[in-house]
Amino acid sequence: MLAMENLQNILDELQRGVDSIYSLEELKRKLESGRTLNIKLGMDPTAPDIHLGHTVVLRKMRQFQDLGHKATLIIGDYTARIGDPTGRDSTRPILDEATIAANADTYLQQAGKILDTSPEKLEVRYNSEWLAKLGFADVLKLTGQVTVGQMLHRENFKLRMAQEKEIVISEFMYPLMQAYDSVVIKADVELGGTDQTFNNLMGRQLQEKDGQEKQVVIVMPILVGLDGHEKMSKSKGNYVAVTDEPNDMFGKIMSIPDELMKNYYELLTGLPTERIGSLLDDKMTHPREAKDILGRVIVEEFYSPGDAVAASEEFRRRFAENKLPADLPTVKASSNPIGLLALIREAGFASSNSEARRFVEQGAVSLNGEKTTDAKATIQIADKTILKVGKRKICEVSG
RNA sequence: GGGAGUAUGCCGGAGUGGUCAAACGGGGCAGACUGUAAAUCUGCUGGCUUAUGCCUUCAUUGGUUCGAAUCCAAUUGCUCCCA
Repeated sequence: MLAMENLQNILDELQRGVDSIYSLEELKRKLESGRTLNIKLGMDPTAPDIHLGHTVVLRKMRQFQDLGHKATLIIGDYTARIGDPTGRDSTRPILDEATIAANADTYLQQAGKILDTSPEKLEVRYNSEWLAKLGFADVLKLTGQVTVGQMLHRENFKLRMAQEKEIVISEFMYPLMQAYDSVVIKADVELGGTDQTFNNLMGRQLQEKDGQEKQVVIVMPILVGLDGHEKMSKSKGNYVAVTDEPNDMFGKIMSIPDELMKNYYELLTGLPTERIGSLLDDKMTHPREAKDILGRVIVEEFYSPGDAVAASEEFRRRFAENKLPADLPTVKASSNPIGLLALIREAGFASSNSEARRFVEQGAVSLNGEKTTDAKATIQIADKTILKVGKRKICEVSG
């Protein structure tokens, strides 16, 4: 039995950054029991590349692991056959086994940067294992446990009903399947983003009907992307991948709007709340400094303290002191002399002559630090010629 | 099963025979200002050896016309109405 005080601390930590918990009381009881809890997290096998947005939930999972609980990662290979009604209305292709396995592999590898992957702390299961076995009668039984009214209560369905948009009946199965996963693995806690709230709560219901103790649902907020408006996602390009190189990772963090820092500090770092408070108070910390620290903390988590410091210094060198990057890529021109536009294209900085011309005409191009606005220029390449297009595209060209 | 409507560039959305590479907005990119922040201002945002030139593009295919994103037909997708 945990000491009361200790339990309170644990609960406080577990609630950090959380959007909502169903319910705190139940979580408390489960923790008090002293059992090793089974913490469930579903993974969509179509999206193997993970970014900081995914790590919000993963970090919460890690907290549970560190408290001695077991993570169960469900690979939704069977669920993937139905489009998640949460997402866009595009139908997804049914993936073959090999692809799913490969995606799951990639996912695990990347999630492993956050999660404790030791076998006693992490179990991975594919939900086809039990879903594929269900007969029609089983499915009927399942559907008999939920009313249409309940289903339509789901925000996404409600909205589409109101807009008279199409809802395919199989979409109703998605929450049920996911909920059934919880029944099978007897989840104690299920983690997910706000967009999964309905599905996860459905798990509670089915477990209850099954005579099990209901899982606690912990909902994490959706991380806002680098642009400061939309949720972080690969398709919107406003993301930081966990596989990004330290310099990129750091640079991307430096480009976020200031208002986003609070959010990122709370959801992506383990810094104590008081420390975050002082970092975000611009009388105590200059916003640029606060962002620099944020960038370092994040890079450090995926790489090392040394990498974090190096990335920060490199950033300062490049953009504050306006010096050349440490590792300057070299491009060999196909001829010498060469037309400026062709050179820009060969360096990979523009995909067409027109685009290259635009850059030149807009004053984005410089050679050895000298701005060039003549699109017709022909360049005689000398040793160590530095071509720069815009703020970030830079390389050394050789003849 | 029957009927109606709709399909435009990254997205939204004008355009209903030539003046359309296609208004406008969003997004994106570039420049100025900065802290690679925000806000603001400016420019760009199909391609081509930049050309009052040519090519490709307004779901697909075919047709009418000197000429089509615009008209017609078929096909496909989407939406709605009736059954």
